[in-house]
Amino acid sequence: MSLRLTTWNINSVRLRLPLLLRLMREVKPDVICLQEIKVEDASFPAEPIAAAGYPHQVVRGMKGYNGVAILSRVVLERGEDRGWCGRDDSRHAIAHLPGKIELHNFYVPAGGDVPDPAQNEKFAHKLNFIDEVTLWLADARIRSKRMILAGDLNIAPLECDVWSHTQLLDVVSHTPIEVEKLGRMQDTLGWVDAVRHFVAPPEKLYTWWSYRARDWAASDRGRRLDHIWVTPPLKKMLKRAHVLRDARNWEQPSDHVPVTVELDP
DNA sequence: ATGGTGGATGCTCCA
Repeated sequence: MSLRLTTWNINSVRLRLPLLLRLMREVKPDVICLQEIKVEDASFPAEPIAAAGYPHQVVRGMKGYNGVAILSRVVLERGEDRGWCGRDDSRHAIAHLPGKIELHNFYVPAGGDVPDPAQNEKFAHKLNFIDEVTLWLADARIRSKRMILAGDLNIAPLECDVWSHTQLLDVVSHTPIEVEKLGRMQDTLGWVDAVRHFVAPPEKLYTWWSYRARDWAASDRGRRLDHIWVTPPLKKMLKRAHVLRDARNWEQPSDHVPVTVELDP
C-alpha cells in the first residue's frame, strides 16, 4: 500500500477551491489535510471535492476562522473529535486510514505578535495548546503505533527553517520557548520529521511567505511552519518529500504552500 | 522604525 499525503493551509477553502482542484490534478495526493478552511460544515464544498475524486471527507469547520478537513481517495474512518484548552475551535481532526494508520491534522494557534504569555493571551493559548497536545500524546504513548501528524504547527523549529535565525529569535513562530515546546511534543513518540528526513539541515526550506512582502520570491523571507511527522514504525516507509513552492505564485494564492510526503511499504 | 496584505465579516478580528 502506497500513500501520498499533502498538508496545506489553504486560507479559505471556498475562495481557493479552484486551487485545491489544481493541487488534486497536479500532485494527485491520496489524502489531503487542510487548515484554515474558514467555513461552517454545512457550507463546505463537499460535492465538487467528491467529484474530483475525494469522496471520503472529515470536516471540522466553524464560521469565519480556523477549521480543518481531511480529504481522501481511500476509505477512512473519522476519529473522535476533541477540543483543546477548553475550547472547540476546530483545530484538530483525526482519521483512521487503511493500513492501521492514525492520522492527526492540526492547526496550532498562531499566537499573536508579542512573544510574552503574560502580556499576550494568544501567545499563552499557543503555548498551552502545545503543552496539552504533548501531555495527551505522552499519555497515549504507544511507540509501535503507526501514526502521521500533519498540519500548520505555526512554529519553525530549526535555524534553517527561517530566513534569518537571529532576526526571528523574538518573533512569534521561532522563539526559543516555542521551539523547545515543539521539541518536547516531537519527543513524546519519537516523531520523525518526514520532510527534514529528505531535506537535511542546513539547507533552507520554507512553506510560508507573508502576503506583506513587495516581492515574496525576491526577498524570500520565508518560514517552515507546515509539517508532516511520522512515528518510528513508518520511518522506513518514507520515500519522498516535496514542498510545492510554485503554489505561492498561483493566482490569488494562500500564503502557505502544500507539503507532500510519500510512504511505501 | 514602520508598515506592509489578505480573508471573513458586517461598522473589526485574525493571520
